[in-house]
Amino acid sequence: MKFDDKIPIYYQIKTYLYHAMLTGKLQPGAQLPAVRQLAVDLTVNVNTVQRALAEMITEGTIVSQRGKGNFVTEDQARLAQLKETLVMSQLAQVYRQLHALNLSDTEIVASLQRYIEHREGQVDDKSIND
Amino acid sequence: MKFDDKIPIYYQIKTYLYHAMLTGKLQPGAQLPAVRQLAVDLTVNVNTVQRALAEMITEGTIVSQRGKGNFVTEDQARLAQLKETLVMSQLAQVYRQLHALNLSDTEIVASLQRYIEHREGQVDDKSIND
DNA sequence: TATAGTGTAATAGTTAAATAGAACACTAGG
DNA sequence: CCTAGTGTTCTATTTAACTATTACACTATA
Repeated sequence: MKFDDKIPIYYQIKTYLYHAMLTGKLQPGAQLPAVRQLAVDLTVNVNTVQRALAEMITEGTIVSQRGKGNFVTEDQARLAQLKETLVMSQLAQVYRQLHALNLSDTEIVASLQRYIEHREGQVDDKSIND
Repeated sequence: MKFDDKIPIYYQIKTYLYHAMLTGKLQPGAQLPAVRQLAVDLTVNVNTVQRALAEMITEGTIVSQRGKGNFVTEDQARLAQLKETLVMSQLAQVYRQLHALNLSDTEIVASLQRYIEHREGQVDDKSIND
């Protein structure tokens, strides 16, 4: 997997797993791939995977069962909250950045609409089961 | 200045200066604060400032004159191109992330509009002359 | 010509992220 | 009981970013 070298890998792994959990690729209660398998799939070290998982366990978005595996929480409210948080942080960031470039509220929305209309040839993938 | 510890400081300094250049706080041709002064203002090391500036010099967005100072380029076309690049990368990122969370094009625009309508009590600052 | 203010470069030390490798702890199933 | 498959922890090493400090190069001006 390709990572943005401006952001810690463990952090990008969290984002990757969040997306899998919030798009149905990993249903509530589902078992995650084994940490060693994830390390192979993502071409990173086991400890780096573990660091990402440790934070997610602390947050309660995944549940760890020693000897059995890691599982997506069944607490759907928590998952909904997670999605809300991720969406909001993205919106806040793009708004802050574009506003800092002197774009008005109207221009920000308009530029996003234009971007969506004119973008082309994008890939959509994201697979946790290859 | 407060930095996001998930992103290299020198990179955030570039963003900071770009914003100043693209919002009129630093006009085309204007002299930047001295590197040692910037280091004090941003509470970072001179070398970190220098690293950010070095990349900007390579890009041609600022021009260095040894013994005199660093200056914003007078090439307005380049500045316009810089702004376009920054705006586009922001839009691409928010679109990619929200799309990865299964939001449709329509939902992405709607969520941004909702965010802008309901956000409250934000600060807008950004000062290169305090 | 001396001095102060600029950018530039080099060296050395610190820290956090990531890696490699090993070991330990628990679970399930033969 | 043993073994294979899990998660967990630890130590050591490497690398990149950042810092601290010093020195050097150039410009303007008194």
